Amino acid sequence: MPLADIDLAGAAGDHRIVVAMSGGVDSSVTAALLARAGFEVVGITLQLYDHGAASGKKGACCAGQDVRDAARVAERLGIAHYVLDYEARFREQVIEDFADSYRRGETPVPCIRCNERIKFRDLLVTARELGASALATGHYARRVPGPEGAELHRARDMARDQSYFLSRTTQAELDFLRFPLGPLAKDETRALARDFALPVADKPDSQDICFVPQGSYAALVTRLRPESGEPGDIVDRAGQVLGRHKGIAHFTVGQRKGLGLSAAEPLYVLRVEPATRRIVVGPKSALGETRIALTELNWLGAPLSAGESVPVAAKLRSAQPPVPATLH
RNA sequence: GUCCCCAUCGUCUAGAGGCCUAGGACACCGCCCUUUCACGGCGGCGACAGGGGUUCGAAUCCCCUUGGGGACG
Repeated sequence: MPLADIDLAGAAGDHRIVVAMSGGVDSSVTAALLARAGFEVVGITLQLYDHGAASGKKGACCAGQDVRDAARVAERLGIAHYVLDYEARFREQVIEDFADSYRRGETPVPCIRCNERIKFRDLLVTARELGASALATGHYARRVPGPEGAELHRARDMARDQSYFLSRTTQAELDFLRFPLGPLAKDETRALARDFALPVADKPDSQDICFVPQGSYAALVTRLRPESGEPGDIVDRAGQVLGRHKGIAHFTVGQRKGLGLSAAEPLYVLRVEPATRRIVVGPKSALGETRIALTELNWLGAPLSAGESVPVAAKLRSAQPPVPATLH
């Protein structure tokens, strides 16, 4: 790995870099690459939820076995490793927000919140306090030095791009962050993990919501916000009742499965109405949207002038390909 | 309470004697995909109301018993 990609002046040995180690393959390889490049690497693993219930979950991150895996990798690499208990703030900043969002009839993205409010806030501060020059993570995204400061780019491997989950990252945070995996494809990361003889080389990728043990996120939401688990009507666009549902927490716009409704063609969720607890459904043709109002805009590009319209690529879902759009 | 009509997978249905070991759609289940939730792809489960006949042969014809619609009562 060329030193230039890390964008730090001077010799590698002059810099301490904190790596957020989840115990998975990606962050482990991240630490290994930086260590091999000569940086003083300090691995930090965040204990985010554990409780034992989730500790046995396959492919989860940030609890139980994963913490131990991170420690083993650090040992293998001969780097310092610390485990920080972030359970309380993770619960307050991510899990509670997650539940509130569903209560409002929205669909939260906890991974974005976790990056925004935990990794790139608290952990980043900790990294600075440790005298680090940068905080590195195993995200598949690229940080490219630019005239206005660091720029956030999609990963080289478009199918693997995770920039979506970094959409709340601020300029100041980005300046301090590094994503060594940005130029790599997943299989290349796997190969590197084997080359480094990392004990997690063949560990399954993490997926699903990390803090939900059995994949039944709705059960968690319902426990935290009982009103989101109240039954309600499933109606068509004309308001005709087609069926019943067991809580708005189970639905998101565009969802097809789980309605239990039999019709001439598949029905999709068009809207979730928390006030009336109604789920409005319709055919796929009724799902198209051409205008979407944005909130919490985090603009990292060149400064916008008032009234300016700019062409952008938009993604509403992390795994869906970007589509051309215009930002007004 | 005379007479007529109807009765297939969870749902809506295809089927008018052998092409039906009963087809499709939607639902449901599983797998794959995926650091959100979803979408999507692939696959699977699943029915001739019951009982008698007639035919070489019946989901398809006949009879009866059950369960749903019709201005002589």
